[in-house]
Amino acid sequence: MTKPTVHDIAAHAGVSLATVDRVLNRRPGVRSETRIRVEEAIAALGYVRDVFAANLAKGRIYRFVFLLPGNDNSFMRALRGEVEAAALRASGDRMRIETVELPPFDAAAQAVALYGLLTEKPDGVALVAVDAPEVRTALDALVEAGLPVVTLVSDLPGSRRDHFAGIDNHAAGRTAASLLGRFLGHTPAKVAIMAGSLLVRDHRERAEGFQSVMQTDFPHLALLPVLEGRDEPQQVEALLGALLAEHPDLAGIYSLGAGNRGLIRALRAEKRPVVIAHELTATTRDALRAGQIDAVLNQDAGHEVRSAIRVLKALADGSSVVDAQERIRIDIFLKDNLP
Amino acid sequence: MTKPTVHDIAAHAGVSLATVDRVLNRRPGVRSETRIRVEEAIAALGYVRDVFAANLAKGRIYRFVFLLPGNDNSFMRALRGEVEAAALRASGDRMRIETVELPPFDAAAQAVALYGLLTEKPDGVALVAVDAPEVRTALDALVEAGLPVVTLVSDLPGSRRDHFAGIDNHAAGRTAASLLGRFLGHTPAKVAIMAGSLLVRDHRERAEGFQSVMQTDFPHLALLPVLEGRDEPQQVEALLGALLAEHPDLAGIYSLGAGNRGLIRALRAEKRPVVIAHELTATTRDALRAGQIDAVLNQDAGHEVRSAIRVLKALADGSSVVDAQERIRIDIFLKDNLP
DNA sequence: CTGAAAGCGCTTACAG
DNA sequence: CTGAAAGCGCTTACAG
Repeated sequence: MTKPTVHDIAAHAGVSLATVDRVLNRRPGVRSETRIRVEEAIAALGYVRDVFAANLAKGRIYRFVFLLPGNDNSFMRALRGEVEAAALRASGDRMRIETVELPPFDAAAQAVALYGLLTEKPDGVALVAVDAPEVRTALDALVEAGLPVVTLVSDLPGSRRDHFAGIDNHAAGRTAASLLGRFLGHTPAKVAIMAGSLLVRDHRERAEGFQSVMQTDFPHLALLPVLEGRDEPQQVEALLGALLAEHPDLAGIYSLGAGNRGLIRALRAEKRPVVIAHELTATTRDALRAGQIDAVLNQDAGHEVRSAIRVLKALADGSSVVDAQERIRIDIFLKDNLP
Repeated sequence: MTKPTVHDIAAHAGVSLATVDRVLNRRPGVRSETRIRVEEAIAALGYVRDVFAANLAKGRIYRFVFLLPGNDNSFMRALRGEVEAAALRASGDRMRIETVELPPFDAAAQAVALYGLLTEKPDGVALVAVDAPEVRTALDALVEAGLPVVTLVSDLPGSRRDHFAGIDNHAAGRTAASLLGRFLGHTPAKVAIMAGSLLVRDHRERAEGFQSVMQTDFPHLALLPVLEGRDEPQQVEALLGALLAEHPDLAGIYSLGAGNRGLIRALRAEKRPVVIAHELTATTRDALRAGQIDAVLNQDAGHEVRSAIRVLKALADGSSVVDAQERIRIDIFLKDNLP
């Protein structure tokens, strides 16, 4: 009735604790006959090991490394803050979490950092992946070496990473299109897309998702060419200012990157277009309240970080995860459901 | 550099482990002089106790009881399923989770069950609260006796429960109004509200939130009197059928309770009103895909259950929770971001 | 009021 | 190839 322990298995199989342990941990040096006897006992008693007690005995402390870009925008700052906060809590759970800050969008730097971890051998690695072949190669080398690797926020499809902790950016773009289309109604009108850079995978995916739903569901809305504001408020403001001068009748804007401070500044009070933006920051939150932005799609940095850690831990000690718990949602915020 | 343990404290304070333990656990029988010496050592070394090692030594198994209504609708079935699933995983974390199924909407039965727990003394209780004075009194008696109590899905304001694991239903109603108002545009039109029962707190709050935003933001939309379908498909279908016969020009429906199968049946293909419903079930998901429902507001039963358990555990061993992690979001699903 | 010793479930040298 | 003993960080009788 009470949970069986290693002692029960040892007794049942007629061996010592050490032998049970060897079988449990698939270590060599056990006659196959003995091994089988122990395995039968494990099965017969329905033994399931107490991972924590094991870690306590091992004196094991999980060491996880987060490779984070040093971008100076609200979202990345928040992400780094969440990793920081998790690191503080982590010590209680026998985990040590280290952060390495890398120059943003720098594939070479990220690849070098990954290769460095190959010798450092932490218990797991999380990274905001830069979408480049050398990163893919370096990442695969880590996985090959048996290191658990999780991509965070930005995925690296085609690589062998174990898990992606982030949102489905195609779905985000489609959702933005659906909302914008519904908000705009049936009159023909013009819609603009402001991206950070289409060289970045998540931005590209959002744009694609948005365009595909616009074409199929809202053919009466005309899409202007995608603008790239580099996630910089200044550039966003300049580009949008020019666009509004050219198309004073612009009816909708999908801002799928950062730099929304510039967007707000470019909008004039009269004849405001419907705006859908990404990431709940101080700027977008205020704009939502003030009615300058109509909806914000958000990924919760805290969820993403905690999920990445849970998954790394599970990978490190071979336990399983609750899939539903690790699915990162696209939050939709209107002024009415702000947290 | 390494984390200090009880041994370090004992050495630093010049006492035995037993004494350190007594101070750590605020047990009596320590001279105040000694106690102070130990406390100083704890502070000086920055000791923080390893909760798991402590539980291992204590042989402690947390016992949590979930009081759940036996309602036969998709959401409550899913909720019970999630508790079940969590119970299976729980044994690995030294927790035992028991479920007690109660007749739905039965305040007396719930109060009796709560008083029963007063003598059973589990380590924590979670309940889908029935909004009635006798439940409040019983719940407060448990809290008074030192039992951690968490309300789940349906809160009991004015009670002394430690935590509520559920969504803000006012905000949900406001959000529904905002979406529906935006989807309907500027032409004057009629809108209906279908509730389960206004005697249930969450339904009442959703209706209130919806009405308030409708009045202030969309005065051109006329609200018809609230219908109460008792969360029964049959009743919902009948009521809605009659309503549509009377108001063939009905433009929008906010279905804030259950029984949406009936709603789908009542809708005719031609001249479909815009519909916003609650809870992502097989029915609402299909209807969303088919374009019969335009948006679904959802509370994630899995999140709610896992959150309730985390909070109960934290309350039971006096540790702290990550507030942001325990805030239950209102998910908004369009056909484009279905999980 | 205080401490020495055994034990929770597991692992790890070390001997044999 | 196998086992006895000590130990991870904490708690709990039991003695004194």
